[in-house]
Amino acid sequence: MLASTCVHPTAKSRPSIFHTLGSDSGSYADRLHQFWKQVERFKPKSTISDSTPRLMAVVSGWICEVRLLPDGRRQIFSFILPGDVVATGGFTDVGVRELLTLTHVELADAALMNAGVDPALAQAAIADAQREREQRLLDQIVRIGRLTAKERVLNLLVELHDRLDAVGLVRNGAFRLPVTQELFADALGLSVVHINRTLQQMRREGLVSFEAGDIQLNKRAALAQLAACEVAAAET
Amino acid sequence: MLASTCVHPTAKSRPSIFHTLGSDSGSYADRLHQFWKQVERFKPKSTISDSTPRLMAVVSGWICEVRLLPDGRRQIFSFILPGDVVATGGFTDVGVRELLTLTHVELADAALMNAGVDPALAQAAIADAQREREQRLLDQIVRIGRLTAKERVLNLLVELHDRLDAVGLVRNGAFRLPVTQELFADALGLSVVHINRTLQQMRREGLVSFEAGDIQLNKRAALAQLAACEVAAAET
DNA sequence: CGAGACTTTGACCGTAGTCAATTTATGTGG
DNA sequence: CCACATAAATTGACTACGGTCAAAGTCTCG
Repeated sequence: MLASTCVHPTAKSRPSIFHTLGSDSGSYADRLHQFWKQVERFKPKSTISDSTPRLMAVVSGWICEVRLLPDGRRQIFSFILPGDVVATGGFTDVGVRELLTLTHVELADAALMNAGVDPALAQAAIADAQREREQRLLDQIVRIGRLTAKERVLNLLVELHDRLDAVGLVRNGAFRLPVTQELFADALGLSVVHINRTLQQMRREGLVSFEAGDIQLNKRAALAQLAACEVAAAET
Repeated sequence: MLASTCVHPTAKSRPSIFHTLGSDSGSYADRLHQFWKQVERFKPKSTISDSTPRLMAVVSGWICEVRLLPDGRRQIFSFILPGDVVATGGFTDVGVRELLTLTHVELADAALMNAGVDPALAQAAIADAQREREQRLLDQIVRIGRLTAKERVLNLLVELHDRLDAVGLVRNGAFRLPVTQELFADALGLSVVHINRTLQQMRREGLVSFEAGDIQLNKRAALAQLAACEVAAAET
């Protein structure tokens, strides 16, 4: 029911990325070319392990941060979407946190993207990203710590919707969700079976609809459910 | 069963703090005096709300980061112990994250503490603290996302033990735990009742013992249980 | 000593997990 | 383009971990 195919964003879907490209030096075409030449690409279901810790910006595709327990249990910390900045390397090899691609992924060195930008600004952007990331981790803790199964699913879907919306990846309230129900289960601390039943129920209640691998959040009635949480703004 | 009284650390209990005081300028007594004059004190069960965001070092006492849901549910993100650095203000007022003192608490401006220290070093120390904090948030996610009740309790107790041990607050494997079972429940995403039953069971099994408000982890047999997690090093 | 906070216990309930089988994509090679 | 192999989604039957409710017992402290 949830799509498992890969995101293949069109040019239109990367506005936030290019906004961060400075516009003051060299021809735009030159810089664009330079940029695309240095983009790193990953296949779906591959692990991103960078020996040298770097800050990378996600140009396209989905990644998730995951930890595998010795007995096979798995916990997903967060989903990383186009426009996000992610720190590769460092952690990765300790078996503490892995970066797992869910689709084809394109990464660009964040430093490169900030070339020509006021260093102070770049610094501020990084700091901002860090703060948002922390905020998301806290949300995740509340989600799995204090919300019911249904609330968890809705809450996460709303978060993903809003984040994708911010980078223009939502069309008519629908977005591509390259996440299997098993992944969802591991993100929300639930079992696949229960995720499935919860989704079915939500579909029957008209809260969400599925279509050709896309998911759509209907009404912000969903948000009522989520009043339990702190989701404040956002519209559909 | 868990202690509810306040920690009142002796001078001996603050080694890590003073290590960060530079030792190259002014008389030590002067600096010490200066330092203590600017320490901010908080009562137990008070909220630390700083209008101006600052990095503060915990000199003594316990704090927890908490979020309150509209319907009364509560989630504790982390416990902040002596020697830790915490960012006050900023978040605090949004209702997104509160800093709640569990005991009498003494805070010192981290900037002040780093006076006379190589700025680069200070910077590195902050970065380190950030990384550790993030690591702890990830551990917390795994805990409430994928561990059983018993595992959660043991895992958190081991984390607290090891962190307190690192700053010299563990004596003979025992440490003061100024956390009510209700707080514990809210940290681990469980109910008070179940926390109580789990603790009792662990006591009966000889994994932990309680004495005069202190808790003691017996054997690292506990760790066997925790193999499920990533707790690697540490000894008793 | 009394009030309030915290802990403990029992009885019962329900959300979510487990196991296992079936159905439905998705994808690959011939 | 079809047959088969594999991954993913679905469903049912049953279980159990942990929650809820309510009452009683302890501890602290003014």
